[in-house]
Amino acid sequence: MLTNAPRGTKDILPEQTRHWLWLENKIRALCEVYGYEEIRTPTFEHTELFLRGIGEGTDVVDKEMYTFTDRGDRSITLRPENTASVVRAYLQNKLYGNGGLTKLFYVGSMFRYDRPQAGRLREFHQFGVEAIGEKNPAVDAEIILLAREFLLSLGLNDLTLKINTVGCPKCRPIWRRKLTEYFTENADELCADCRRRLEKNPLRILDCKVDGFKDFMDDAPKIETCLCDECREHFAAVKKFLTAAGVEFVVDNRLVRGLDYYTKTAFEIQYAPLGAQSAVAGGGRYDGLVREIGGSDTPAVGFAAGLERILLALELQRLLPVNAKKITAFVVSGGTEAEAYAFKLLTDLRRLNIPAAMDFGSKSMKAQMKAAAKSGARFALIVGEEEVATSTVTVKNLETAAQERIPVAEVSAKII
RNA sequence: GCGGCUCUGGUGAAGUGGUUAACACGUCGGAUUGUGGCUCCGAUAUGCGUGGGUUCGAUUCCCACGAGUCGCCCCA
Repeated sequence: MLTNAPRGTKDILPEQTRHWLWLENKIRALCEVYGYEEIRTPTFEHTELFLRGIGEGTDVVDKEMYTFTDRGDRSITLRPENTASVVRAYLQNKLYGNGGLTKLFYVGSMFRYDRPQAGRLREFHQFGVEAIGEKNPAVDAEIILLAREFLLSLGLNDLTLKINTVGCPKCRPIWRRKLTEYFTENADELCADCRRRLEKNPLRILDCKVDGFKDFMDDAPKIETCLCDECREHFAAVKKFLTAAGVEFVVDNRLVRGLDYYTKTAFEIQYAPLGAQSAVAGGGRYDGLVREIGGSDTPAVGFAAGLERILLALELQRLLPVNAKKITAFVVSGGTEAEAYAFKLLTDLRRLNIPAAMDFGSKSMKAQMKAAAKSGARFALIVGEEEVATSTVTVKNLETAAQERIPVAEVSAKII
């Protein structure tokens, strides 16, 4: 139907736009404090970037991308996430040339073809942060801190911060092999989904809702037992930094990330009342991505937060700012003679940056007064034949109902 | 991609196999003379998500599609 937006998309109406602006302002203010600068990358990229960056075999790449061929016969994809793009931009613009750590953030729409649900749209918005060029675990902690402080500063509570480590290319394969072996032995007890996961991604079996609570799960190989020294020390350090900053967290060794590029630290912040779509922010370290995309070995960490979900959470907790329509003056005119005079008055006020409005419906003065009251204006500026004849304006204070007729020239001073 | 539920005006909703589809809010108009917020009066769905089917007749029954929603999956 012509009058319906595509499935999974939403109009953001004026009432909500205020909320979005408020949220985005919070984001920008916080990033400034933490020293992250805003980057805006294209909404679409070469498909290859996501295939390499996110990894074939992941759900996002295999079944959720909006991919099409453009008129120049290029395969293009609407970005399903922004980390690959940011890394691409980092390399293309040689931001590493500035030396040290590059700290960037972004806010924008992402696209994933998925079945819509509350908190899950096909075009949705993410705020994300990327710190590229430093392997120090303190940066992992900084990123986690930033994500957490962001949510807390909005007033949200009942948040759960989960962290884990998923190892690196040296030790993860060992863990993965052990998991495959272990679950193959217990294959009879696995649900249908997990039997499928056994080959594709055995890590996912760990957080299966069906099998997650079965007895044999407790004895599944733990990542800690497989970690190489470097990864073990790194994870210990991240925990140390978080503790030093007074952050409460739970280590969830079943937490895994859906995108291939994650290494070492993985974390997620959940807001349980949201139900099925409770992950409000998530991220981790991705030391292999820059190289994967064609740069030199460069460590990096980041996270992304889902803005619709955050807005949903804020609404649940009634933390959204109340909309207050503010207008200073409402011009009311009586008779066609006065309309041009009123229009000039309206224009003059606006040129002085005084928010002013007028009802162009050529209605009765009574109707115009009603409109003035509804607009929330502090003053009604009434002009009729008498005012036109004497170059005056009747200024009525809509709160006190007091009114007086004064020369046009004095109006702006009177209502400021 | 899978399963469940839902779909009546601008909004919240009541309702029935067959005359005018409640009620409330909102909106618009009016209650004499150029003035609002309160009150009172009046108007406001030829239409019940879309398309088929069953029936003498469907908004009410059936089917398909669409959209929303909950859960799964996935993820932010």
